[in-house]
Amino acid sequence: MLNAKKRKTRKVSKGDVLLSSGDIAIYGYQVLSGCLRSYVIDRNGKEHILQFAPEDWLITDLDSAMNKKPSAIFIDAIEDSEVISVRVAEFMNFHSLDKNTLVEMNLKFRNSIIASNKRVINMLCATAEDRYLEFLETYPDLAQRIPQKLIASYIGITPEYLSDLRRKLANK
Amino acid sequence: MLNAKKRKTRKVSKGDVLLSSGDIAIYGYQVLSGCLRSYVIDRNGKEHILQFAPEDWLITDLDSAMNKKPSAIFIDAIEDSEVISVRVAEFMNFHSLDKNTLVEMNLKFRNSIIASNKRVINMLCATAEDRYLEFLETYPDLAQRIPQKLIASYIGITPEYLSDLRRKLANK
DNA sequence: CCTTTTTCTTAAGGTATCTTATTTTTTGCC
DNA sequence: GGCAAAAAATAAGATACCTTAAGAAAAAGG
Repeated sequence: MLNAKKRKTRKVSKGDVLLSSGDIAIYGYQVLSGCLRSYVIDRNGKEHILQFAPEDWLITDLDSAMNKKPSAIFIDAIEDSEVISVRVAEFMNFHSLDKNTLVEMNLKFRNSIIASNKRVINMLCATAEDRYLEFLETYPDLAQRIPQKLIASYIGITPEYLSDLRRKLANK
Repeated sequence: MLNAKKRKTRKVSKGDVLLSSGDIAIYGYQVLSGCLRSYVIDRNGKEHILQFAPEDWLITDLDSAMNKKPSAIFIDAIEDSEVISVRVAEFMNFHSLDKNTLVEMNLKFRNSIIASNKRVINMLCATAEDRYLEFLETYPDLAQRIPQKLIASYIGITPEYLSDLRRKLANK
């Protein structure tokens, strides 16, 4: 997806913040190793994880980057990671791009829409237990690597309740 | 967004079903007048509205259309409507498209992603009351036109609970 | 290896939201 | 304009999930 001129690789340590709420997003990040996440903090101070980005995933705040408005989200590293930084605005200057790149971007966008729509369906239809089981299927790898409280945040429940659910599942 | 060869206008009556769960989506619909909706039915038989498509909106199941797999959603008309049908697969044959069309598609996709992400954030962070108030702001028009039970389905609560919320809000 | 910090578990009580059922109001239709 | 059908309101009891708090286990760091 990336052409050479706009690439820059960068090592980040666990805990490093790559985008803060209030900033305007300039870069997107493609993850080579490790794992990033994006999250929002609600008015009660609670974090809600929007996306995990392990190897090969791309993460950014499109809305902020494209519309030059302060981001509502944070992006940070939950493991030591290596990423490629992409200047989103330049990259989105469609008229400077060749057709192949546009086709590729369309594919990426399309897949993002499909993924995001699935998440909406999942949140509307599934119970917390369903969402946990689905998380395990979707990211069998991540479940071993990251703390449970991050999983809880992603599926939209408290860590305490996830702990309850896990016990109930184990007793089946 | 549409070029002449792939256009077909069509009148649909309130209640007409344009896509059923289990079918493979062939068409997308651009709404000229009236209003369509997409929804899923969960395992308990309850409907959850994913999207309203009043005038100028586009609605389809990208996942089904692109990956040729049975759709999980329904699309029907909640008002008498006039729509343009678009053959999604042909339209998505990127290599037959000119650059301008690709650029336009990228924009549309981008906006869809932004909208879908906002919905996820909204569902993770906001209470039912917040979501109702936000619906009123986002679709001041629709709130007058459609039954409350459809609004309840969209914001992810029961009609009874929406009724409660409205009373509480009125008593403030 | 030991200490500190973080994460996980457990439990009790609370709240938001659901379910079911009944009644009232609104809408659609001949 | 009146009847049937759909939608909305109301209410009581149930449940999923949250809050708080405390202790146990695991991880991190020097």
